Amino acid sequence: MTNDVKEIFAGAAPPAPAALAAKVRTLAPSMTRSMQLVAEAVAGDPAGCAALTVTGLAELTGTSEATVVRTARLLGYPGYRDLRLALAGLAAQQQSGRAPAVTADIAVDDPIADVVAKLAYDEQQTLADTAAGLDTGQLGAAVAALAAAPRTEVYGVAASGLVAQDLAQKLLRIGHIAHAHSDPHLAVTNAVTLRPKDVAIAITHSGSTGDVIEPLRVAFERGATTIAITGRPGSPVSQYADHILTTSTARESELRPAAMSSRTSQLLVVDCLFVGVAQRTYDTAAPALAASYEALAHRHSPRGGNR
Amino acid sequence: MTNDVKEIFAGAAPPAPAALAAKVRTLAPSMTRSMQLVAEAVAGDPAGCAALTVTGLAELTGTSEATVVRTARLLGYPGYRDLRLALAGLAAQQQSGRAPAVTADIAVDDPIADVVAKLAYDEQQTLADTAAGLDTGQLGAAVAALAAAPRTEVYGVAASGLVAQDLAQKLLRIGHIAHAHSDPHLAVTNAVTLRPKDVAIAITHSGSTGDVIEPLRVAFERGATTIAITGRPGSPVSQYADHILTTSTARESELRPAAMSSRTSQLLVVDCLFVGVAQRTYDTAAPALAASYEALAHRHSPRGGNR
DNA sequence: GTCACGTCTGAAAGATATTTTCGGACCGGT
DNA sequence: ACCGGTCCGAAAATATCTTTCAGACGTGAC
Repeated sequence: MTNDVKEIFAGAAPPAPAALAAKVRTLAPSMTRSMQLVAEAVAGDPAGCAALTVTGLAELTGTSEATVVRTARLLGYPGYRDLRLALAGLAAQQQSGRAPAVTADIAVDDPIADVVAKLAYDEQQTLADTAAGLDTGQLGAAVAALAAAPRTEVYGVAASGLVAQDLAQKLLRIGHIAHAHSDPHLAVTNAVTLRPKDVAIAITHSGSTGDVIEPLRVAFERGATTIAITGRPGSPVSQYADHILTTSTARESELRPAAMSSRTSQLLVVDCLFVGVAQRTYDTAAPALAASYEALAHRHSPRGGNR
Repeated sequence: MTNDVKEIFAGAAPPAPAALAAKVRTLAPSMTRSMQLVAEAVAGDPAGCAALTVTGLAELTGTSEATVVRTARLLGYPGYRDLRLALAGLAAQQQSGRAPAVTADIAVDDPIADVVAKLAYDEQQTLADTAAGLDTGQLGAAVAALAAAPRTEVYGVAASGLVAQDLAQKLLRIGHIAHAHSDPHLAVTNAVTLRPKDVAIAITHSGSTGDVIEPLRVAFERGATTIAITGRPGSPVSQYADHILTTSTARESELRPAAMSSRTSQLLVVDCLFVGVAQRTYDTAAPALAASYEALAHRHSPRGGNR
């Protein structure tokens, strides 16, 4: 009786995860000719078969629906529907398996989809590197200094200038007095007015951007607490920094300037500083955040959504 | 009309592989109450839901079959059957290897090391979601428009304003005429001067920031090509956008405002635009990049390194 | 407060897909 | 060639998915 075979395998084989190809090989001898056709098709192209209905697969293999269902049963599934589900899972796994192939550089003729994948991958890598390389001791000290500071000034030019503004914006939102400067002259004149307990932060990837080092030096000499966010811990800027936060440096290429990954890295550091300060000053930070949110509500259409 | 929304999303969303959780978050605001129930169930337990029939899922969520199908459609699938297949794939992926989520929220008393880890993880997640959810067709079209544009204007306020500046800075470095505007009045007066073939880009997470929509509308009416970078594809800003680039929306908490992950997401999109344009205009972009690098060299100390 | 309007929702009808049934085709042994 | 058995596929039966439609609900206007 056919039933014997069915029952034996149904008992021995639960829904079956990914070992489908193996099972097909194992069971092939006990299959009839048409069933082998179906099993072969399924093992050969899981993704493609997952997209087919019973009828479709039957036609593809030149058999009938009944045979397809019988094959599914033999492979240990209650019916074709479940085989199909397993197939979809298998396909997804295979797909994600060959993801790490994106480590290559971005080329001039890469299709746009590759560009997206590579950029995303690189930035993820940068984040992981930065998090791993960040000195939590230095970070903690920096946060403590910020939380206690009456006033904070952030210096950065070009891409780092945007990061500086980002930090200042965030700190302002939790009621901290903070400003960003990208004009070197104004930055220096501003630094002169700093006093002990105030905090000055310099953001520079290379660590040797004179326009940013200069105001930090002035702040340092005025007795303010100074923090450097840089990718080169031993670079000139660190001379004048009480605390040094290191950002990571990713590979760069012609189409992917250094500014890109250093920015990602810097932003993570800046976010950590922000959250740290928000934690330490939670009682004032939380209401301030809520208030700033409220205040901006009317700037958006009454119904933010699209319904 | 409900149909409009449906069609927009159906067009913008291909079968979608693993970015389901992200898509649920992105589209949740545009969903009705019962649809949200379904979406939540699906995002919460892909494996479990994959095992259910339409009727089963309808009962589980206390809704009707019709609603389940509607939700599947909104998420970009032709029907429930396909959603179920995708769910099975997702479940398989989660199962194999990749740890699902350290998704714990950041708490007030988290030690600083945890803050770093959680922020880094969240931002990585945001990047992955954004990359998965980005419509390469729209992106390609946007790149083509940019590459051919005599002039590009970027509008964004607050955190998005920094992203706008980032994009403008980058484009300028490869010899593209681009400017960022965060002053709404100046932005509008600027938009008025745009002409066909010029490109205007609006960056707004909510998609309903009036100060950014207004200049885009003006640009749109002047015949310029308009691009919206937003987390809400169906929001008001998309009315005036020729191309819509969707950023992902991450969970947010009190200590982790939405601005943080939306910024990460927006920056990835902006980087993709930049690299895309650089590819298309390689002959002029490459020398321009090299030249800008040269020009800045003297601004750094003679020996940039750290020894 | 009441009414009109548009949206959301689920029940049931309608369409597809899957499973089962059943009779014929094929194969090897006698 | 005949017989017993297995294998196979067409079509019926069932389950599942999709669409339609009318009532329920909330919202804004008067």
